[in-house]
Amino acid sequence: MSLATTYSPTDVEAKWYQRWQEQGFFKAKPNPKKKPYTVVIPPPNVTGVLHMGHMLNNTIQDVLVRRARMQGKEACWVPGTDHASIATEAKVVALLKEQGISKTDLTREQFLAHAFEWKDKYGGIILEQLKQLGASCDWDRTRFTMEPDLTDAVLRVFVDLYNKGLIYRGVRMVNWDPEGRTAISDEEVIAKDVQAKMYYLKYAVVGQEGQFLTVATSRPETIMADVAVAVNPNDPRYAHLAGQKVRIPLLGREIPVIFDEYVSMDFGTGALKVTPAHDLNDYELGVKHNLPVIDILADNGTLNEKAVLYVGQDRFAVRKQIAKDLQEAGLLEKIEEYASIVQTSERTKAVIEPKLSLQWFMKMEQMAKPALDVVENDTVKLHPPKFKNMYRAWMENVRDWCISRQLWWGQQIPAYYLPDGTFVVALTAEDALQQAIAQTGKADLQLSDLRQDEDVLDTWFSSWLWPISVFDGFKDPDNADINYFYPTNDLVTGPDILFFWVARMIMAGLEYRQEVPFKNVYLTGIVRDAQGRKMSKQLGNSPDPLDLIAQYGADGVRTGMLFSAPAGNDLLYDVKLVEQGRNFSNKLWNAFRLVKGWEADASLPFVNAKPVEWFNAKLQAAIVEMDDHFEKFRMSDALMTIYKLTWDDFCAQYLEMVKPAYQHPIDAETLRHTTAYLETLLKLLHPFMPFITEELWHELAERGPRDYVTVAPWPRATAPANSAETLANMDKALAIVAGIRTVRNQKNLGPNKPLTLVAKTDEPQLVTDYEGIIRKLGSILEVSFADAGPAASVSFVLGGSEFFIPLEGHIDLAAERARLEKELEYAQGFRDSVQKKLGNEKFAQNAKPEVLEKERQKLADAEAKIAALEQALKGL
RNA sequence: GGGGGAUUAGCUCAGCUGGUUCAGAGCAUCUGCCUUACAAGCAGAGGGUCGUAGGUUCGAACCCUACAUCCCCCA
Repeated sequence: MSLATTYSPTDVEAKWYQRWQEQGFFKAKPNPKKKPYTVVIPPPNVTGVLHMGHMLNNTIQDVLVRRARMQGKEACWVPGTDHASIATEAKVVALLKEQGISKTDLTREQFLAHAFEWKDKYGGIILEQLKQLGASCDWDRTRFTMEPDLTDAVLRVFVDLYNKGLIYRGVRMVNWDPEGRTAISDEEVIAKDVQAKMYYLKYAVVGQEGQFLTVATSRPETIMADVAVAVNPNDPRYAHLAGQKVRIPLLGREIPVIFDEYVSMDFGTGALKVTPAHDLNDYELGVKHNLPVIDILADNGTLNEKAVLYVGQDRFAVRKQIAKDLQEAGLLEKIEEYASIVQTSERTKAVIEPKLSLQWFMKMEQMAKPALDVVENDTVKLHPPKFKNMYRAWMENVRDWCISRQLWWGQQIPAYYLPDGTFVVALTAEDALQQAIAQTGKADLQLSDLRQDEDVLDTWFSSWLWPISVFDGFKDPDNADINYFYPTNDLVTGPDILFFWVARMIMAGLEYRQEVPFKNVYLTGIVRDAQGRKMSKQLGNSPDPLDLIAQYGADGVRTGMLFSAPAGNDLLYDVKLVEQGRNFSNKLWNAFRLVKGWEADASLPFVNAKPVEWFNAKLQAAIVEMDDHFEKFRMSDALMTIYKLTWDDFCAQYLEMVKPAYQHPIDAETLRHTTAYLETLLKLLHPFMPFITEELWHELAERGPRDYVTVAPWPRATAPANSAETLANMDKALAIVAGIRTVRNQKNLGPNKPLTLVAKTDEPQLVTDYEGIIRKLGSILEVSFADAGPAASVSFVLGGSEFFIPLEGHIDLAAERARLEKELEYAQGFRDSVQKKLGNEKFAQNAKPEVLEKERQKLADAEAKIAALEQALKGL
């Protein structure tokens, strides 16, 4: 045989991916004769590179899509990338900085030119990497969230929602990212636990020399923005301060003491400094008590001139310095350690500052309601369903979405300001002008009089339209693609963007198509390392996916990831998993080598009816099981089913049963069945291991020009007659084989030392029927029947039957007796417990008849076994 | 602080409405094998009082209560 004993994936994989593309197997177009099956990719960042999370996520999508394709559906997997406004802009800014260019030196147009140049050069690498994984996307449909058509969709939606009154502009407290110098939405903020300090500051009471009011704060650098100190009206400690003023330490400005039940008496000193510009709660308190707002922070997190002190210094530097200065001034009572949380930016990791600013918002309440309903009533199913609770909690407490970002990389907000300070919202500048003229009555307004809003929209404001916009459903709401492919079927993504993205897509789908965007949402876990740590650059614990593919093959990596990836559970990645995947490829390869090497001889009789019938029963049961697992999105279990069928049932059992002696031909019918089985296995394995199955598909037989396993029909289960009996009988036969092998192991006989078997059984027909298999797999020369075992022999009991292997010189009577006695004791104990159960009147009254019947059967079986064991002991 | 989930073999997990020979899988472990498809392999074996304590029931890994530990989301 010339085929190598180990499978080498590298050449094979590149070859088949190219052929598939040449054949156009991944291209989808509306086809009324077929059912559509649609998946839209969660678009990765355009500048991203493939990491382990993508590998898992896209493997799952590919498995679903490939299976659907084989099931004869018009499978459409739409790929694409996301412009990721804040992340990409940050990268471009950093890159320009390296070249000595500052963003502030550039115009918007110049900056965008740089950004696009960079995007064209490095963008989309990730899509090429997905091809190496085997992803069967329709690449002709590749979209980008900032391309003209998708931008058009974004602008249309903005204008529409504005006209419906769902988008508004207003001053609100927003999350300000001083690093990205932009507002971000609540969902982009991540709370982190930190060990912080609590500073106790002394505010002098005006007009009462030597009297101080002590205020505890974790942010002493904001005292310059204080406008009041608040205490609880029920707090006797401070009742005397009614109508008094206190002086801000260092600064000396006088501020009132106010009373509000909001203040907690047991936190800190019970006195709270009120800083409306830099804390949401303080802001609300300020509004209630009609207090001014003093904003002392600049956009980059330094103090501005309103602070008076420390102007131009960073807030954290000021915190350290002011503590020192307060100490020296005698105005710092003490500092305490204190466990706190800080809000950080999901993208830049910078500490967020609450900041009052003028931003655009989208009202969420009205849209959230129907989007919650469809999940509650399972129109959209979440897998696993535990995420339903999380989803509900979020949707019931949803807040308005801040959609404006102070960035350049993104869709510029289509709002146009007029000289009089009012604005209009329109799809184009020309439309805006018309509106402006109509609104003001000034016919002489020019385009140059209008100034477009400088801000761009949140990236998610384009992603939330993705399932519709990739099919041009906004520009052309009745086109053939959208009508056919929408709603999509399954969405595969991480739970971290359930609200960012999934919930909002549902809202957009219901708003613009009156239909949910997908029926199932499969939420993957996070890929962690073997110790359960997140993959991170600092730890260096994240393998390079492309290295893995090169080393283990894409098939090996794909199956490796899926071996341990139940939905919603984190996957603890271990190289052993990928090795297991690679080993499985190799197992399959060798099974193929064996079958391929057989010569058929048509003159030989068909001797393998039993194995052929048995494996068919196994195969059909496995197909049913796999379909069920797929139905429930249990991908790991579906893989495990076909893994065990292939490895254990096909290779370890079936092939060993039918394998002819070395260099002997095989009968033609057995070969025909075996080849057909192998083909079916290749089909069932294909979604998981597309490359090796395609390779073997073509190696196994001459194929027509379009005959690929990629488009082969998915096997349909047909229940064979007498399937249960076939399986049960073979189980008995294999138990006899296992008994023989156990004896070989115990007695240290090699696997090939010829032995004979004597059966004392009430099922002689079964033993006769399966004698060939028992002889072959057990290396048994001869099987005979007797009422008693030969003197010098080892025996084992199965059910009510006893089997003897004559072994002169290997018998240790005492040990045999001990072993049998132990078995007998166990069987008796079991029989007693069943008897007791059956003897219980209440059990007999309450148990269902089938349960009772089963218990009686158990008792009968146990008694037969006990009898056989007692006989065996007597025979010793 | 509010809400949710989890706790089953060394590890990762199944175990559907309580009852299939006193709880299963994969991996790992141990023993023996280079047996002519495959040592990336073959054959066999061991390993769990189902987090703890109560309760309901003829019967509990599964239902109820409390406690403990861990994780996630929100504040």
